[in-house]
Amino acid sequence: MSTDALTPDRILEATEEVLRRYGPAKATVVDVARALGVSHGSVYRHFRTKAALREAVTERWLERAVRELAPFADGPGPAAERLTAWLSALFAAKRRKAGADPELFATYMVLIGESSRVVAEHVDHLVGQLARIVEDGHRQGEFAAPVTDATTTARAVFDATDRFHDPAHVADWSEPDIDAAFDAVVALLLRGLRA
Amino acid sequence: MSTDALTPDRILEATEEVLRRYGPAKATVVDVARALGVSHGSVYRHFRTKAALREAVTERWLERAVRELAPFADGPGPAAERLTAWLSALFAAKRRKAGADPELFATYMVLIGESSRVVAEHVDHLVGQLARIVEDGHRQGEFAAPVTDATTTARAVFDATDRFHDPAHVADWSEPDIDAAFDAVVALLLRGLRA
DNA sequence: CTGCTGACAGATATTGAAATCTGTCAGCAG
DNA sequence: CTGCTGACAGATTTCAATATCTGTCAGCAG
Repeated sequence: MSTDALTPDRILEATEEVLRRYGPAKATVVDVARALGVSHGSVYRHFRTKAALREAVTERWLERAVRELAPFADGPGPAAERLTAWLSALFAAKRRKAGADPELFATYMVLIGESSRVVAEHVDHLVGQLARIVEDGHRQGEFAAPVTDATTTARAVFDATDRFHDPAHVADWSEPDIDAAFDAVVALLLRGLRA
Repeated sequence: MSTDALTPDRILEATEEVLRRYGPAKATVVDVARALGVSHGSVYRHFRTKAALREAVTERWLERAVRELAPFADGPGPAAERLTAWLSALFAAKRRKAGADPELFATYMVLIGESSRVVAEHVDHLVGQLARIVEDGHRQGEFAAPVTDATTTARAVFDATDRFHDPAHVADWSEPDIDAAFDAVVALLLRGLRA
């Protein structure tokens, strides 16, 4: 295994594994190097700081999440249905990840708190996907004439559903009424878009 | 000062002062007793545990916040304007408190995290105020015929504006675009209500 | 009798010395 | 020449001894 060249990708893989095993507080660069069978100096050859390494891991993770959602944004069908499906998929994915492995989810919550730049870009990507749906809705006459540009509207939809995708609200996602609350918010937003 | 009878109110006052001075991590029951010039055993005569004492402080603080908003819920005028005014007042009050004394705000964020029951009741009160506005809107024909009961709709409005009143998002409130984001969400919600 | 005190046991927090980690770099191996 | 190593300085974390706090209660003062 350690006969292969030491690439950024191999380091990121090892870093994810170390984070999964030890958590964000205990995971060290030395651990990552040990997992790869190299000295920690070699890791610093590919990532200037520990923060940069963790940021890269976060970026990869968020990119995967964005890719999972793309089909819902670009698929066929009426914009309202795609919007509902996209928001539901986002909510479901977050809940699934939080529920399946709470410790790993908590780990990524810590990483997310560390790299605001990467998170802001991630949010921009998601809002971009939403904006494509909103634009289609306008074009097909399904949504009322735009009162602002699609990105602003998309951002409003994203903000309004914050409670259902922001990891800060993870504790709320296991409450019994949460699905009803989600449906009520989405219904209200759709009425606003169609108005 | 210490010749007066030791009442729950005096203890709460002293506890707020101690919390303000030392913060939530360092404030002890012994500190509160010292501020009152009594032994800490006397404090336990009025509050069974330290948690109960802190919860009572939180409750008082949240009650004050609810009272500040009541005029906007019960005032005259069109429901849409009252709704906007109420939401703006809530957002403005939160931002003002967070900005004026970040440490005290952080203190109350910690307390809020400790007493979920009290917070749930607080949210119910706020949603109740919103529901009164929504009901008026329906009655006056300003809002479309109700699709669910007013409380559900009010809760959806509250949830959708979460980013602008939940202390978890305090860091966002100083971003330059936050007012535009708030206006966009409120506008979208109002269109949904009128639809 | 009523309300407060202060000592106490167990739980929690603080502290500072020792261990570990981060980030650098001179030098070695292939 | 290229990529890796391992020793190093300063920063951060750990750990266990020490101190403080929480919650109780027998007893005292008015």
